[in-house]
Amino acid sequence: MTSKFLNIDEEKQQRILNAALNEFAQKGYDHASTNAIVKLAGISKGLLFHYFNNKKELYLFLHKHFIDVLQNEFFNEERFAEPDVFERLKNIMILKSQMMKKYPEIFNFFISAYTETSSDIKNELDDSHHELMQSSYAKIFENIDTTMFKENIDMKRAIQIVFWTLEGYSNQVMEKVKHTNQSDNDFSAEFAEVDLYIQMLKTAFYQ
Amino acid sequence: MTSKFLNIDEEKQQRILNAALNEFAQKGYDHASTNAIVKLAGISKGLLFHYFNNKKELYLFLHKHFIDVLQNEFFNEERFAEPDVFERLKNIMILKSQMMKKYPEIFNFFISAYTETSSDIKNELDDSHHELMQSSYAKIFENIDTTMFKENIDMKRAIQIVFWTLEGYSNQVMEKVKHTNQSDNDFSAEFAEVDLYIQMLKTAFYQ
DNA sequence: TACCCAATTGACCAACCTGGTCAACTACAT
DNA sequence: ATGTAGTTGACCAGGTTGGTCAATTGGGTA
Repeated sequence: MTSKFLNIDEEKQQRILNAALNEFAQKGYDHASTNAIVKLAGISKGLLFHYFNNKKELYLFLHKHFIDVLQNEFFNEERFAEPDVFERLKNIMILKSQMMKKYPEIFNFFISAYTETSSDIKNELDDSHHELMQSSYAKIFENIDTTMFKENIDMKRAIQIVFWTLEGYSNQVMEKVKHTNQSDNDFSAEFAEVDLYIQMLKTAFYQ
Repeated sequence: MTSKFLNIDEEKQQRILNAALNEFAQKGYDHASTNAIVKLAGISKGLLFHYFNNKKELYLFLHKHFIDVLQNEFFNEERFAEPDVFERLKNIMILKSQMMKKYPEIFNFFISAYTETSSDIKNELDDSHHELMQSSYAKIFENIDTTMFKENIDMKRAIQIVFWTLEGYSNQVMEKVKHTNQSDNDFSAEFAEVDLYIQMLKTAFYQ
């Protein structure tokens, strides 16, 4: 029962959510400390456990909440409407990179939720995470222009490998950016290479 | 001073090293437990601290040791001799995947050493890890056949992006394999796609 | 056999941290 | 002045941590 939490004023909610997000993202579920969370949020221990019955309830609430945040911001992007599938893939990767830059803690949170093996929590995370992946994958194939492909090309397979290589590449870029320059936000330099790559693929796959 | 440790019989050394490797790989430095290590290794607490003065000394010894293991097995591969740079890149990625499959704990260990931020250990890890990366990167460009490239192509840049995309792709593959089928070892199916990719790149970049 | 010394044990330690509780206090509306 | 909802933080028992050290074992030597 989190109804008590939902009735307090927005600013305090945000403060608590962000504090918990940061702690869980950094340490994972098991090693995150509720003491650290209340300290960061600037509230007392008792109050946190007044809003949430226990640590697990807090975590699950967070998980659901930030899935929603991502869904709303990510999927309402016009970039998913681009008819050319390769261009669309490129756009999605750029979008993802921008989101990772904007909300690094959220991504860390989900990664740790996915990586963390030692806790009973994992089973309780409903399929929402998996669902998020599935629906993003489905969106890639939604209303694409298939007339351009050479007839002898296995389209799905081609798109899939391009998706994977691009995802891999963007991960490399993010990793690089994370450890070096933290100020820039557009990645235009990094993704210039991708443009070349995309053009190349088109000439290879399109008739 | 680890001289005591180096004088005991090989089998016991291995047992201790592997126990420590597993624990550190799984939990990272901070949360790894020396109790768990001695239990896993089948020795007493006192003995471990007879060989190593403290936890940190054990960890640093491990780090050095497994860097050596990787160096010896990885770099003595004839795959680095392949003259065609794209084929070489493919070979290296396959090699890396095979190594990750063969020694998952070692890779987890290094990843956790690189990721773990909260400890004073990180600073003490000499540049050996970074060095390993550098030398593997240098080996890619060693004695490659440059005559094939079109004149107007920025060769280094081209190789670099291919390297990154391939690395990204192989990471995706490993991630997939890790979470599904744990028995197979050759990845031939997964890397068939890469062959197509490599051929495509050659026609694009070579004259 | 008696002795020595190195290898090995594991009970023990103080320090610390954990999630969670609850009696008490505050602020504010009636 | 009274009631009530919001909020505090000292406190708890349980657990884990890295590290110590007196005691035991076992094999070699004389």
